[in-house]
Amino acid sequence: MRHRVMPGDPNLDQLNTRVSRATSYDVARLAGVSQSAVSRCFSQGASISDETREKVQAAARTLGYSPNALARSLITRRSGLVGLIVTDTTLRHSPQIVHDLGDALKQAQLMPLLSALRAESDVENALPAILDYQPEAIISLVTISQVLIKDARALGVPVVLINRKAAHGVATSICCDQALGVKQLVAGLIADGHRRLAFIAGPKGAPVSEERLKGFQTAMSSAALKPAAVAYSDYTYEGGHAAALSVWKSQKRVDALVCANDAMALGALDACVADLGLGVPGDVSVTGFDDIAEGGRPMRGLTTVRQPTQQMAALAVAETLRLCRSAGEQRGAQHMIAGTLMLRRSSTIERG
Amino acid sequence: MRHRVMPGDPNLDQLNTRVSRATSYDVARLAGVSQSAVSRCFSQGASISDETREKVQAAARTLGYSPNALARSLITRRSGLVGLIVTDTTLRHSPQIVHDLGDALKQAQLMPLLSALRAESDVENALPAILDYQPEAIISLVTISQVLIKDARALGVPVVLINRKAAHGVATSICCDQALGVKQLVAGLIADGHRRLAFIAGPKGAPVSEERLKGFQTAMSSAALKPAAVAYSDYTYEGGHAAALSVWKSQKRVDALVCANDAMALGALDACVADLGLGVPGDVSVTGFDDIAEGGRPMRGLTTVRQPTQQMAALAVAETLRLCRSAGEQRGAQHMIAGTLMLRRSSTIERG
DNA sequence: ACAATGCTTGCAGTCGAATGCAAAAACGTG
DNA sequence: CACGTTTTTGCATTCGACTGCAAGCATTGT
Repeated sequence: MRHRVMPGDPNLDQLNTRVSRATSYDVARLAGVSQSAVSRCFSQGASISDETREKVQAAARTLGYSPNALARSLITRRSGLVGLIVTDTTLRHSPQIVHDLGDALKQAQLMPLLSALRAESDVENALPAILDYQPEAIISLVTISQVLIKDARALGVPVVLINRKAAHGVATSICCDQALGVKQLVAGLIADGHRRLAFIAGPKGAPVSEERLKGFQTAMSSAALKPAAVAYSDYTYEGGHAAALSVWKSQKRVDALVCANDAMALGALDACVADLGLGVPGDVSVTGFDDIAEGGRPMRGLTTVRQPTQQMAALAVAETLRLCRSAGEQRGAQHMIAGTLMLRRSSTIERG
Repeated sequence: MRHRVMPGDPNLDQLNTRVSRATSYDVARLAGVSQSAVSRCFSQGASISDETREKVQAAARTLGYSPNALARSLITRRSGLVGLIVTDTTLRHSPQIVHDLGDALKQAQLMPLLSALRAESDVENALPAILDYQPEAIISLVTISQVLIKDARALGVPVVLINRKAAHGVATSICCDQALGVKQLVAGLIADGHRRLAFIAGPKGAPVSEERLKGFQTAMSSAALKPAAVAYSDYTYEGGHAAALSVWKSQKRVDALVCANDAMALGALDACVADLGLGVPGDVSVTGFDDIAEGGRPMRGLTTVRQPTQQMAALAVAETLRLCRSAGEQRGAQHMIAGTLMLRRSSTIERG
């Protein structure tokens, strides 16, 4: 017996035509076939004659029918959903990758279930809520603790991290080679005659900033130089501005400011030019990371590193699909993709 | 009979502990109660004794059980999902509102199902895919044709538009008052002695740009002035730059450039200062709209209008909830929220 | 002690679509 | 035309959780 509000139901005025959606049974009845036939008509490569297919399609069209993805997911055990976890930092500083991921997922016929966190630690609350929806995978631009990753994997949900590393191949990870990018910048600066380089980092413990700092340090030590200073800041323009001033106050001479991201680099650049009266790149070179639009303005000309977001997104989704197909037996690969140096006026680095 | 791969299954090596997730039946068996009891334990305000609740919770914890949201949605007819439709323009120029919406939805216990479009017209393909997942509502920052909105409503899915208007109360709509913001800017400029104002618009037909242009036009005509020029561009920095140059070339004198967004305003500003050697605001005032971070830099000081994104997001979600509760009988309200003038150095407008 | 009342509990049916199986239809061949 | 093959079709069951109903149990009042 089917319980549905039919047209003409007294307790419902005629404002909206239908209250509950048409089901495969409704379509079947109208087309004069069985429910199975309707189901087969909508599932790729099922055995169905052209004649019935057309009858079903016609009926479906008149009823405005489309299969209920929830019911389908329940029986097929494939939801077509992918949890996408980001922070407002991601959204603010690299919206591009979110969009590229959306694109790549769409091509793979997957729907992103978005979780936009205020702080990275919120993932602990957000992840279970996502997992309840039986996603086929999680793509995260946020650090996820090993325990949580294992929880997800125990439920058969693989995790793909972007710009975050996972210990011991627990999860697949796709990173822009942060350290390499900074190393290349530093090498360029040194080749260019700079010797007193300072680094302006993001918040202490921010994974990406730490990677970039590490790149700075190894590049310096492999050139037998000591960092002129390392200042921690907060990824913002204002923070970069303040950090540059404080570096200048404490140290006598600095001939290059290597910054962990573009926003801070721009703040530092303005501090040098406007507050300290220095010439850039004459007195000091400034470099950033990310290649945000603002740094690329002709007025700005910030030397930086661009992350290959589209490539990263495509790879992330490809890996996601691979993991879904192979039912969670994978060990979790680590991918590193080099960024592209964007050499501009804020430094005197020249293409080698 | 339950068909599950049990531990010890020969065709599966012992890499991962469990393949299929624990169900309420599994928990019931372990706790020695019925499946209904497990269900009741997880549904708010159901009749269950403390004793059974604890037994169930213990069993659930050891099995890592959490109710399957898909199965729950199927029977309760409430998916807890909300379709969120944006474009890359949104993501690039106002990521803030996406984040604010995510926040507001989380508070309302709703999950955003994200659709990030390349072009506004892609919504035609994207919407049906979203509707298959039985969302409780659609929140769109993209224009949706009346036909599509009616399709959604016929399926019982209300639509809430943000910064887009819907004809005849077909959908609820929440807009920052674009026209008002520009009118205030123009009024300020005129009060300040400007008489030859030009407008740099976004792409022809872009809804938000058209609203802002309309505000410009009415403000001008109510001051008995004629626009010195109206140039269409593409919302980008480069476009604004080019448009400013072309306005300058064609017209003799312009004393204010009112731009449809901040990116173009910054391009125009740089064109004036760097290419045309004009003083801003001495020779010409420049204004934008949106209040992006770049315009707020002390170096920049762009006069603009800030959209109250958090308030808009909160209202959008509140309206969404109202529509969900009332089972689609609403007519669709129109909300207008005024933005905040950010008066900075690029104009000589002073707080009235 | 018995009936009336209120909680808890389990049973069984339900949401909507997919699918193994066997029956039925269509097809091909001799 | 009969028979074996292949394709189509429908039946019935399944996915996992929710819920109306009635039975079970405990509590209370008289």
